[in-house]
Amino acid sequence: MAKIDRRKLILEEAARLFSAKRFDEVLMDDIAHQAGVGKGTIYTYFADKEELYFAVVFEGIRRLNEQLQRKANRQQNPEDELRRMVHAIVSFFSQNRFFFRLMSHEDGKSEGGRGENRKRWREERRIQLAAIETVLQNGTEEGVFSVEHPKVETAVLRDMVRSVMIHAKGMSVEAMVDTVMRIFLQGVRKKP
Amino acid sequence: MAKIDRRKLILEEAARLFSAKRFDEVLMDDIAHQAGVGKGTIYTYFADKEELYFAVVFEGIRRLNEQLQRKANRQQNPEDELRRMVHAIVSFFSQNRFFFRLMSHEDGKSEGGRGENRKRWREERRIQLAAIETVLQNGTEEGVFSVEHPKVETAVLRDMVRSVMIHAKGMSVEAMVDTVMRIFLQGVRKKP
Amino acid sequence: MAKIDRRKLILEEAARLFSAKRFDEVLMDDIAHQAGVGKGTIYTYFADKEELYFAVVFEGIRRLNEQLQRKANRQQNPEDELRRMVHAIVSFFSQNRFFFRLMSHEDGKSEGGRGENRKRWREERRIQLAAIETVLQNGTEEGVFSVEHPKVETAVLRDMVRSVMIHAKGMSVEAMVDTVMRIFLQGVRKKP
Amino acid sequence: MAKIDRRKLILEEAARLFSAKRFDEVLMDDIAHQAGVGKGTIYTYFADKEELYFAVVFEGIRRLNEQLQRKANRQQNPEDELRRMVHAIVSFFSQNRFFFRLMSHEDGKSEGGRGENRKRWREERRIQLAAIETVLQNGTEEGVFSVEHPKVETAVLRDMVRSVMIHAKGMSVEAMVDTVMRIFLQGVRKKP
DNA sequence: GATGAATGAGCCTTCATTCAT
DNA sequence: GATGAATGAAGGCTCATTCAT
Repeated sequence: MAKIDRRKLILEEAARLFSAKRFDEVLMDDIAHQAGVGKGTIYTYFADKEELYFAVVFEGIRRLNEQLQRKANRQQNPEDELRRMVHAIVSFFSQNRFFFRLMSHEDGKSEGGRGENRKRWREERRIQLAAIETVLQNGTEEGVFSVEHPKVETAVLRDMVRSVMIHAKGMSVEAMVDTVMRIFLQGVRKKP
Repeated sequence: MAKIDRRKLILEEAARLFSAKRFDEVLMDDIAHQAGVGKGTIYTYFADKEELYFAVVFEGIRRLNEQLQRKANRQQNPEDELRRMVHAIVSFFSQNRFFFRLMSHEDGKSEGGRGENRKRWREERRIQLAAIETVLQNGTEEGVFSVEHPKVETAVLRDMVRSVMIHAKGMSVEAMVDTVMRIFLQGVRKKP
Repeated sequence: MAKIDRRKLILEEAARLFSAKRFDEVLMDDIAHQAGVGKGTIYTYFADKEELYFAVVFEGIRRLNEQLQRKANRQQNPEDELRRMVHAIVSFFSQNRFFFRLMSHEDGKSEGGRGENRKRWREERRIQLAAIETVLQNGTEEGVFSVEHPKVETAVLRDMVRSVMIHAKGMSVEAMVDTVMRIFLQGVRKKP
Repeated sequence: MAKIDRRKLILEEAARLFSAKRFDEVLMDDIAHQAGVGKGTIYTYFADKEELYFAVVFEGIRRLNEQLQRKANRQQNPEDELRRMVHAIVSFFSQNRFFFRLMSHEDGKSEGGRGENRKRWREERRIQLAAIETVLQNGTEEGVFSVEHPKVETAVLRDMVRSVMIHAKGMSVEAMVDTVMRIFLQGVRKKP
C-alpha cells in the first residue's frame, strides 16, 4: 500500500520548477527526473507540457480557493472575516511559494495557452476574487466598509498581499497580515 | 537623412510581442518581420534572444524612471506630489501596455536570465521604488503620512497601480489615479 | 535480437562522409540520413559535430593501432617484422580509405578542435609511431638498421606508406609494400 | 606611391589563417580584419570564399614551382641536383609554413571545390612533381639512380620532405635535407 | 502501466555575400 | 574603388513527444 500517487508527484515538482524558471527553461526531462518518474509517464497523466503547466496553475488556485471558502461564510464582523481571509492567502502562499510565483506570472498575460485554458483561468480567478468581494460587499451593507468599485478594491487587496509578500520577505505572517490590513483599511494618511 | 533607427524599431516590436506572448512563443523571425528588418540585423544589436528580452524590459524601466524623476523633486505638498507620481505611472503604462505586462512578468521570478540581468533588474527596480519612497518619507517627516515600513508601503503603492490597471480596464486615467489614491491614503474603512 | 548498434552505424557513415568532403560540407542531416537514424539520435551518442568528427578520427587510429600491435611483438628478424607492419598499414588503409584520408587531413593542423582532442590526437599518434619505432630500434641494436633519428625515420616510413597509397593507386597491396620497403631499406642510389 | 597591394595582403593573411584552421573556422571577417581591409574589398579581388581559398593554395604551389624550376635544369650530377631541389622545397616551406600545411591538407581529398579547382590542383601538382621526376629519370639514365616507378618515387621523395618537416621540427634546414637525402638515397639498411 | 531511446519539427544563430554610401 | 551594415539562406542543435519493450 501507500502506492505513490505519480500524478501528484509530477504536479508538485512541475510547480516547483515552473515557479523558478521560464516555461521554456523547464524541461520535461527535468520534471520527470525530479519527480523520479520516467519521461513517458508524464504523458500518461497530462496531454502535453502546456496542459501540465496549466494543471499546476489551476491546482494552486483550486487549493487557495478551498482555503478561502473554508475561512469565509462565517458569521462574524466583516473586518475580522477579511483579516481571516488575508491571513489565509498569506499563509497559503508562505507555504507554497511556487504557486505564489506562478499565479503572479500569469496575471495580465493576454495570450498563451489554448484559449480553453485562458478561459478557465479567468473563471478560476473570478471565483477566487468573488470570495473576497462578498466579504467587502457584506461589510459595505453593514456600513463598515466604503468601497466604490467592489471588484477593483477586491483585486487591489489581493495584489497588496502579493506585493507585501514579495517586498517584505523577512516579515512574519502576522506582521504581513497587519501591514496589509492597516493600509487597506485606513490608508497611510495621518489621522488628526 | 532621417535614417531609421533599427535598434529602436526592433526594441519596440520586441516589446509588443514579448508582452503578448510567452518568451518561447515569440520567434526571432516574428520580431524581425514585424520590425521590417532582416533576421540577422537583430543580432547586430543584440547578442541573443535573451539579451533582447532584457533590453526591452530595461528600456521600459528606464523610461518610467525618467518620468518619475521628472515629476518628483518638486516643491509641493506631499499628497499632491504622490498623486503626480501615481499619475505618471498610470499614464506611462496606459501608453505602454507592453512594458506594463512585461515588467509584471519579471517581478517575483527567481531565476532566468544570466544572473547579470537579474542583478541589474533588481537595481533598476530599486531606483524606481526609491523615487516614490522619498515622497512617502518626506510626507512622514512633514506629519502628513503615517508609514511604518516605507519600503513595503512604497512597493504596495506601485503594485496597487498595477492592480487597478489590470482590473479596471475601462476606467480613465484620472479615475484610476483617484481610486489608487483613495485606497492608499484613507483605506476602505468607513469613516464616522 | 541483433539490435542494431546505432553508434557504430553513425560512426561508419560519418567516416565515409568526412573523408570525402570538407567538415563544413558534411551535414549532420546527411550523416543521419545515410546512417538511417533520426538526426536527434546522433546527439544521443555525440555531443556535437566536432565530437563526432574526432570520434571518427580516433576510431580509425584505434583500429590501426590494434592491427599494428597484433603484428608486432613477434620474435623474428627486424626486416620481416617491419615488412609485416608496413603490410598491416597498407592493408588497413586499403580497406578503410575513409580513415586514410581523414587521418591525413588532421596531420599537421595546428588548431582546430577543443585542445582536448588536439591533445588526445597527439597521444594516439605517438602510440602508433611508437609501435613502429620499437621495431626500428630493435633492428638497430641487432645491427640490421642504421637509423640516426629514430622518431624521424619512423614518421618518414609511415608517411612513405601514405605517399605510395596516394600515388600508386593501381598497385596491389604487395607491390606497394615492396615499393615502400625497397626505398626505405636500400634507397634509390644505384648499387655498384 | 608604395600603394599597398590589397590583393597580396589578403592572400597572405588568408594563407596564414587557412593553414591554421579549418575552412569553416576561418571567417571572411577575420581575413578582412587581419589584412586591414574592408570585408567587401575581398570580393573585389575574389569571387567568393572558395575561390580565395584555392587562390591561396595555387599561389603557394606556383611559388614553390618557381623555386624548383630555378634550381633545376642545371647541368650537374643528379645527386647534387636532387639535393638542390630538396633543399629548395625545405627552404621554401620553412619560410612558408602556411603553404606547407595548406598543401598537405588538400592532398588526398576527393571532393571539395568546384571540379574546376580540383582539376587545376591536379595539374599544378603534376607540374611540381614533374620537375623532380625529371631529375630522377636523368639520374636513372646516367646509371646513378635505380627507380622502378618514377612517379611513385618522386611523390615519395616529396612526401618524405613533408614528413621530416613535420616530425623534425627543431632541425636545421641542412640537417633536414641531409636526413631526407640519406634515407632516400641509401635507405636505413645497415651496409656491411 | 511505466519507461526512456529514438525521433524530427522547429528555431536560434551564424556568416558569406551584397550594395548603398 | 573601398567599405561595413544589413541581409537571409542554411544548418546545428534542442527538446517535446512517441512507442516498442
